[in-house]
Amino acid sequence: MTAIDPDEPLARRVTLDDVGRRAGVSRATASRSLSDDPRISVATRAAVKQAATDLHYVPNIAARSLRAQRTKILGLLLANLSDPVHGQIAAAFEQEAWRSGYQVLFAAGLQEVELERKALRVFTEHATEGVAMVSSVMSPAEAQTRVRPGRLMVGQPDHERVGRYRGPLTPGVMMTDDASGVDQVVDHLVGLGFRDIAYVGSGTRASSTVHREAVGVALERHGISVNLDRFPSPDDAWRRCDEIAPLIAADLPEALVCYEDVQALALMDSLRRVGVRTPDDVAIVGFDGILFAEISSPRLTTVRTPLAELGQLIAASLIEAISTGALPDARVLPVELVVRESAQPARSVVASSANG
Amino acid sequence: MTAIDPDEPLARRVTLDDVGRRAGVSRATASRSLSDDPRISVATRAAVKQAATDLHYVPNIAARSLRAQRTKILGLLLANLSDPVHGQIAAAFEQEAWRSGYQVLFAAGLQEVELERKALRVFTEHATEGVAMVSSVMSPAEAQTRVRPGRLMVGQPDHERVGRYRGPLTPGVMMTDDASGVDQVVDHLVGLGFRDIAYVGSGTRASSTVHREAVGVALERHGISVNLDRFPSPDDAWRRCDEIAPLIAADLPEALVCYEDVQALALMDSLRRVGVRTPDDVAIVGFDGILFAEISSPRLTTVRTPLAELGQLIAASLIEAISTGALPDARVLPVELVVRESAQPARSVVASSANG
DNA sequence: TTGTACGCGTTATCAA
DNA sequence: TTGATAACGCGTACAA
Repeated sequence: MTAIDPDEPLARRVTLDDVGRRAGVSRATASRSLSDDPRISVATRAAVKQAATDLHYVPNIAARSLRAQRTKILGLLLANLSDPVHGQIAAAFEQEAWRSGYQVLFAAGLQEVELERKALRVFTEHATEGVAMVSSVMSPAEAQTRVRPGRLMVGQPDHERVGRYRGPLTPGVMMTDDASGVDQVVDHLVGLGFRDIAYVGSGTRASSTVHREAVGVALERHGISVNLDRFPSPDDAWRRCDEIAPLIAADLPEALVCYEDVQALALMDSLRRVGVRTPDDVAIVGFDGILFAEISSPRLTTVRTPLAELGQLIAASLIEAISTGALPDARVLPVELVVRESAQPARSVVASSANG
Repeated sequence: MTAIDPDEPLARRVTLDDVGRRAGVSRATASRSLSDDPRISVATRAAVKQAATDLHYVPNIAARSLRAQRTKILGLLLANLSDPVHGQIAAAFEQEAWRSGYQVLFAAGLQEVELERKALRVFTEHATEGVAMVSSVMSPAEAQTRVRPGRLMVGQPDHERVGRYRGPLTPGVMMTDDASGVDQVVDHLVGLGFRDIAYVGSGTRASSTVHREAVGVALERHGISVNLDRFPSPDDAWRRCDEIAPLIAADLPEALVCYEDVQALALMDSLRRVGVRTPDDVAIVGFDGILFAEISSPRLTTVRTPLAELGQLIAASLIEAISTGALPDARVLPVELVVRESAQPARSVVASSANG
C-alpha cells in the first residue's frame, strides 16, 4: 500500500537498508539473507525475505554490477530487427540468453558501419559481458579492436563473406554452409534438366558474392558456362523486383537462382505481373527457408538454413566463452535443400522421358 | 596499443581517474571537461578530451546511473520477437528510442503471464525509465501495480481486447482501429456480392474476439446472420491450417474473413492442398498488411495496420511521458482496407451484371 | 551468527 | 578555474 511518488526519477527506491531496517537487521545481513547465505540463521533469513516481499524490494542491478563487476547483459548487434531471418535469430538468441539469466541489449546496424561503431560503443558503456554481431558490415578485425576479442561472437547467416573464412576458421565465428546449399540447389536444377540457369543477386558488396561465386563454380562443374551478371543486383533487390522482372522476362532463362527467399517470392510475384509463370515458364529457387516459402503459391524450393539454431548457438557459445574464458571453435552449420513446387522438371526432360 | 587482459571480468577498466591522471587534473575536472562544463578552461577541456581518446575511455553507465538516477534504458515487452507484426513494431520502437539516446531491453512474453511478470521485474531491476507492453496477456490493471503507471505504455496491435477500451480511453494506450477495419472488410465483401461469409479466428481467449464480434456486428448490419463459430479457432491457428482446411472445404462458404494475414496466407495454401482455389472457389481476406500479403499469389486483400507507426508512436510517447511526467492521451490509429486479388466479385454479381 | 566499513565509477556540492 | 569529498546501492572482508 505504499504510495508512489510520480516525480521520482527512478522506478524504485526501497533499498537493502530499508529491508534490513524493517527486519531489524543490518543491510549486510539483509543482503546475505536474500542470497541464502548459510551463515545466516534460518529464522533471520525468513524474516528478511518477508520484509523484502512486504516492501516490494527489487535489487538495483546498476549498483550490483558496479560492485560485482558483472552486468549479466549481452549485446546483440544485427542488421535489422524486422526481417524474417534476423527476427528468428534474435528471438532464439534472446531466449537462450534468458535461460542463463542474461538480458539482451539489441541494436540495429542497418548496414551502416557508423551505426555499428556506435552500437559497439554503447555496449561497452553498458559493460555488456559479451557481444554478438550478426550480418554486420564491419570487418571482424575492426570489431576485435572495439570490444574484447575473447567476448565477441560473429554470426553470418546471410551468407556474407563466408568465403573469406576458408582455411583455418577464426574461433568465435558461426555460420551456415551456404556454399554447400548453393551446390545442392544447382545440382538439383541441373538434375531437373535445366541448362540455361541465371543468378539474381542482391547487393554488389560482399553480401551476395558468395552465392554468386558458388553458383558459378557449381555450374562450371557441370560444364555449363554462364554470365553471372546477366541481371542487375541492386542492394535492396527484393524491393525492386518490379524493375528487374521485365528484364528477366525479355531474356528468360530456364531457371533462376535467387539470393534469398524474400527476393525469390517477390520476384515470382513481379514476374507474374509481366506474364511469366512459375514454374511453368521459369523455375525459381530461393535460399533461407523462411515460413512464407512453405505456404507460397507455388511453394518455394529453397535451402533451409538453421536460423533459430544459429541464434541459440551464438548465445550459448558466447555465454560459455564468458564463463570459461575461451572462445569456442568456429562452426559451420549444415543446410538442407527443400524441394517443393517452384522448380519442376524441365520440358526437355519431360519430353524425352515421354519419348523414352 | 594497450594490451588486454583476457581475465578481466568487465570489458573496460579505464576510469575517469585514469583520464584525469593522464591529463594532470583531478577526476572531478575530468568529468566536467568531458561534459563540456563552461567553468572549465578550454585548454583543460581539450587536454582531458585528448587523454580520454588516447586511453579509449568509455564511461561506465552503471556508475552514472547509480549517481544520476537515470539509466536511459527503456523496457519493451512483446509477445514474440520473430513474427512479422511484432518484428516491425520492435524495429520501429528501437529506432525511435535510439534517436533519443535510449537503449532498449527486450523481453518476449510468449503469451505467458508468468514470463511477463518476470520480464517486468527484470525491467525494474534494471531501473528502466519506462516500459512498453505490446500484445501482452497480462491485464493493464496488474501491469500498473508492477511498474510505475506513469511510465507504462500499452500497445495493442494484435487486436486484443480493443473492445474493452470503449468509452473513456485510458491514457497511455495505443491501438489500431481494428473494429473499423473489420467493418470495411465486411462491407467490401458484401459489396462484392457475398452473403455466405464465415470467420476463421485464432485463439478463444481475448485475442481474436474483437474481430469475431466485429464481423458479427457488421454482418448483422447488412441483415446477414451467421454462425461465427462455424470453424474451429485453436490458439495457434496459422500453424494448424492443414487440419482446418478440410473442414472448410467440406462446408465451403463464399468468403472467409481471417484473423490475420499469416493465417489467411497459410489457409490459402492448405485449401489449395485440398483442391479449393482462391479466389475462384472462395474469397479470402486477411488482416495486418504484412509484406507477404503484397506478393502472395493471389495477392491478399487485407487491412493495413500502421505497425511501424505504432512502434514509433509508443516509443515517442513513452519518452515524452518520461520527460513531462504526463501520460499522453490514448490514441487509436486508423487502418486501411487494401483491395487486391484474393476476393473477387461473386459469381452471382458477375452473372447478374452479364444478364443486365 | 551478525555488524562495520570499504570500494566499485560517477556526478554534484562545497571549498579554495 | 579547479580539487577534495560525499553519495548513489550493493557485496564482502574483516571484526566481533
